[in-house]
Amino acid sequence: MLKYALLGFLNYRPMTGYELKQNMDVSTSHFWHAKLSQIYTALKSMEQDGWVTSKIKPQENKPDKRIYTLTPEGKSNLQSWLVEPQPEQTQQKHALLLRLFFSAQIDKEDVVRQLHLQRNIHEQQAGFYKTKSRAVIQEILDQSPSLEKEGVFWEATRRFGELYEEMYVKWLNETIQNLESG
Amino acid sequence: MLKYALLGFLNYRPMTGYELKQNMDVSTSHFWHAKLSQIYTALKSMEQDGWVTSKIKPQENKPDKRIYTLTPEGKSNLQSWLVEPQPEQTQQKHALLLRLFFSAQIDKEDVVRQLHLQRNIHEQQAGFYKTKSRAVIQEILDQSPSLEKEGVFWEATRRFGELYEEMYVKWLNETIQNLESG
DNA sequence: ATTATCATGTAAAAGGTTACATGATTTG
DNA sequence: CAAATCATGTAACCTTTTACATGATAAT
Repeated sequence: MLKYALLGFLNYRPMTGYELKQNMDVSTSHFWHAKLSQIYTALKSMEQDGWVTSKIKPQENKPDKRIYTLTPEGKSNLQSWLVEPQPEQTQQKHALLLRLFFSAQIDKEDVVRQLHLQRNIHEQQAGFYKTKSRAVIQEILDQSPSLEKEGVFWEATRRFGELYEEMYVKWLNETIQNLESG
Repeated sequence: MLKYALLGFLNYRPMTGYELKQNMDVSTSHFWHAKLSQIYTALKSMEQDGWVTSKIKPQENKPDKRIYTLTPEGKSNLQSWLVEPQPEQTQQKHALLLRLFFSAQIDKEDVVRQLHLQRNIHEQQAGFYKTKSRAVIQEILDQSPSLEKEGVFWEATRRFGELYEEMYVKWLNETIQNLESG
């Protein structure tokens, strides 16, 4: 799936692996992320598959840049991936729920303390989506009105993050209360 | 992390890999799952690490069973994992959000159609948590009152699933409307 | 002075999926 | 009569993380 993410970004403009990483970090990281090492190897394999081509741009006092460009084949692969209905099962792994599931075996106080910590984290995260994340999208749209169409979808993914974190905090409050009253 | 999940189950009673898989499927699968092949290899490596021991119980007309038992070391490993505050970052990957992020490039109708399909799936899933999943936990607790303590935590993980799916449906409705009105 | 940024990559290991192999019994 | 269940495991493969390696420049 990472390969399709990279295609998606390269469809806007040619980029280096390093730039792709930066783009992911500020836009898709809360639902899709990757390390640089993985991106570099993915790009290499995509080039072998004929999805992208690369050109080297020499630089001084820095390593040369390798700039990747979508091929027509890459573009059509991206299109099919976007259009075809997918099984859409990225089966979730949730470490906190796993630990909680077995937490009857430890002190209630330890559990409650950890849930309080989690609440701080997710309250902050909810705040991030509501303010900072929102503002970043707005800024880009103000600067590039041609991306208006994109904005609707970016906003939808941001909104998912907001609702998710709000739900998470609500659940933590419920769970803390159930434990404290029980 | 899978290894800790297996320790968690084995802490209740010795089990085979096959039984561990069955237990996961009916209890943790919505937040932690694994294939049989992965479970078998994990158990093997856990035995080498001294976290479990295994004994073979011969059977007729079926392959012999290999029953795994927690060692004191395994038990103490489980305890530390449960008690120690963890970084708790199972970084999420969410295929639908990834595709949506790049969906300005395809027909709006295609996107909306896919979101409608997703709504059906997640409405059903929400229903599952509210009725079936709930009933299963209740049944177990009715049969084994000694698991009352456990029940609180099982219920908490079930409730997360319920809230998550409700939030998901809400978000899908919002998103569909935004696309249709735009 | 140290840390962050820019920029590339390789190698080893861990985590996870898919496919292969076997074979009796039970259920639909 | 076909499919599911019980029950084990191995091998190949793919995905992802961690660690290694390099080196200049800019910021704190």
